[in-house]
Amino acid sequence: MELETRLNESRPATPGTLRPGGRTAKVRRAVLDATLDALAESGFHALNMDRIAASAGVGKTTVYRRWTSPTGLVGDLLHDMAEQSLPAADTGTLAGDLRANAELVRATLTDPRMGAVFRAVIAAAACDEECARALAGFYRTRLAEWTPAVAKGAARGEVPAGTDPVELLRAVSAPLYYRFAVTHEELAADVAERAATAALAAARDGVFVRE
Amino acid sequence: MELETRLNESRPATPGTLRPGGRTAKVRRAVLDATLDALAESGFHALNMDRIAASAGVGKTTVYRRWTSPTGLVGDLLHDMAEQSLPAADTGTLAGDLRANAELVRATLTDPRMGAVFRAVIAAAACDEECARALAGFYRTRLAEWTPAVAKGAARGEVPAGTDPVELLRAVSAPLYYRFAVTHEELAADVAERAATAALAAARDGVFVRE
DNA sequence: GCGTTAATGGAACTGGAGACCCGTTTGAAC
DNA sequence: GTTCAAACGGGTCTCCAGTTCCATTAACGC
Repeated sequence: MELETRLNESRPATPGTLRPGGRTAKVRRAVLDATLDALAESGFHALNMDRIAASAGVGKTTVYRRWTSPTGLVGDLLHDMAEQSLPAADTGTLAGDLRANAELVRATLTDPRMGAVFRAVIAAAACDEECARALAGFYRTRLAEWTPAVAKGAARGEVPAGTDPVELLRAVSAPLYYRFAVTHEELAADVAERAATAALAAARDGVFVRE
Repeated sequence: MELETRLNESRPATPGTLRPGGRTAKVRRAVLDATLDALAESGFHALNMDRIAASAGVGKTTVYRRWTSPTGLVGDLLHDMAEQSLPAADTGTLAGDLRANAELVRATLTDPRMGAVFRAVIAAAACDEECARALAGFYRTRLAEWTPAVAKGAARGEVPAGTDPVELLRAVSAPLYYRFAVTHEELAADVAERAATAALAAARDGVFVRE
């Protein structure tokens, strides 16, 4: 849905945009599912258009026509993933919410299947500009779901008024993603714990207050 | 040097290990330089063994034989980069040193050439295990150069005794790399500033004290 | 210097990724 | 339910990444 409008804007006649009914939608679903499976199993470098077409039960011509490249597939997958939002926690305290957020991120990246997908997606984003934009969009929507928690915490006086919610949430995620994508370290539970605590400590000091 | 020993351990007769004199070394230098150029110009996904061989003025058979794959090239490049260490700053205060460190990271990632290389390297590490290990090793040596700054700061009482230096340094780098690799945001100077300040605030609170 | 052989490099071969053509299916409008 | 074009899909072709083979070059030990 989101994708169709977006593509309509850029190119007048991209396949899959004018007749999104029945078959076309089913094809997209099958292809994106197959892409997710392939990424989870063997990573981005092994992503192969022919194999995707085969395992999705779709003609390979169709895959090439609608997605052109592996990064195109990943980009569309990200648009799809951004639509399926999961709600933020509400533990009553900002400290608790941030800990829940950090633990959610950790659980996602630690999960064998999801971890592989995110690794692949990060690789794809590093290779392709369009893909990078899609990934950025994905995180924008994800973080947006958690901003109310910070706002409530600020209202309760747990962090200074004027604290930038997104900045604080980024500070929570950053250490986890840094280890995951850059240094490839183990993500133990205490890492998430510390990420949340450190971010909150900095926030209390007013580091994330918008000037 | 480091590489030769490493390879000698695993395989008894890997090309380039038994006669590392003159030509072999020159070939490696030329190939790694060409790889760096290629990554800076067009990124990891466009890394092409044939083109590397051509622009290095080396037979493509040699490149395939000694490095096998694009990730092999990047892996060796990382070993090479880890050897060229640059010394840490010493501003007199931990706050100053951390700010210098954050700014150094920011400058590196922002530089058009180096930024592209790091992006490529992160992508390669996400695709290949051996490459990931090489990247982890690179950062281990880099962070090790800055640990004395933290130790000195702790001795001066700027952070609690027992503060884990590496943990603190990771906290400084994390927000920068997170934006760089995951959300692909602009890295303005104030981001580095805030990364250093936030990490120090958390450290002062004792978040990074080893239990 | 001289011989040995590790390492390089040119050339020819192969397989599979990706492009193209064109007939078939099917969603949308009436 | 009929029509029309959008989207799909099978088959084929092309090109290039990656391999193999063998001749040539030049390190290393004497």
